[in-house]
Amino acid sequence: MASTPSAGRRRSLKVVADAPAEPFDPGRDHELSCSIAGALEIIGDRWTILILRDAFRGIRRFDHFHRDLGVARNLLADRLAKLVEHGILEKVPYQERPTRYEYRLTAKGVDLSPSLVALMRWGDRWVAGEAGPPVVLVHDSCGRTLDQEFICW
Amino acid sequence: MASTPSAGRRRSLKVVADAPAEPFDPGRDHELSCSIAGALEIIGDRWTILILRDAFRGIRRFDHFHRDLGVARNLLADRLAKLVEHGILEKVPYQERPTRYEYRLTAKGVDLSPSLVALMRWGDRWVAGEAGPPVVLVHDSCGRTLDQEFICW
DNA sequence: TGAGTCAGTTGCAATTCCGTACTGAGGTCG
DNA sequence: CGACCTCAGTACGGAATTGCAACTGACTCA
Repeated sequence: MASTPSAGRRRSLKVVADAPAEPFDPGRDHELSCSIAGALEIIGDRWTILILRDAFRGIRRFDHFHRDLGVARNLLADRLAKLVEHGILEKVPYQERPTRYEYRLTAKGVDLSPSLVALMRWGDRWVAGEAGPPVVLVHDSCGRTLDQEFICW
Repeated sequence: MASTPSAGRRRSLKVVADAPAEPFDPGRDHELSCSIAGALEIIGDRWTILILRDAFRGIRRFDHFHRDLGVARNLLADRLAKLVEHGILEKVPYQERPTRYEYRLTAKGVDLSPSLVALMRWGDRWVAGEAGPPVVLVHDSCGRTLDQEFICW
């Protein structure tokens, strides 16, 4: 599986799935990765992650989400409300009469960026068409490309 | 949002959502993050990611997935078939008469680990109950805890 | 022979999703 | 003033997905 241990801190993560046999013990460590289940309970449906992707791209208004995603309006309203309820987005008024709100990422929402980026990078590597990755992360302060890795201090 | 720019290579990622105004131009860069949409098309349903989580935990057999997740058997069969079809899992015979197969992660599947880890870490930080993160990554070769960050070479 | 294991498949009810249409508050043009 | 437009949702019925329970089938073990 590749590895090519490039410079510095990069290391391969041992994957449990490569371990031998192992008898199944239901409930053994059922809690093991339940943070994943917890996260999926909030963002694990067909549209929510796409909505967040758009939020990271700077989209903030109901109609913009709607036009960009083509999602049904009732679903969009529902998903946005759930994201607000979970503190991932917040409603901020941007005009009066009629009061209109836009949806902005909170700290909790912004903190989802590594997940989105990881997903995007996987998509780039394995499902993207030709012509290379559609997006390259650029380091804000030095202009070079950013990478995402496991690191060991 | 915290940040505490700890040692070395860690940097904050500029989040587009903090940029000013920006008129909406539908289709502007509709391709922008479509690797995410592509990835979600494959793994973006309620069960698939949980199945993969279990796969990373070492689960390989149909009944083990079924018992651990409580997912309906028909859905499990369907999701496993789709994962095999997309080359994320592969069926490997582990006995003859009757020939039984187990589902193992391929390279493409293993490469999803950063996404799973990012999701788990977000869940740890924001939705985990008390008592801290249920899982800590440990570096296989040195025993210290692993981290996942954006790095700039 | 009879019970148990493992990997599914089938059928049906319940849930959720989606598209279209509608509401409602307020602007803008002539 | 009145017709039309924008924006942010609601309401509703049909379509797709899900969940549950039961069934098949190939084999093993006692």
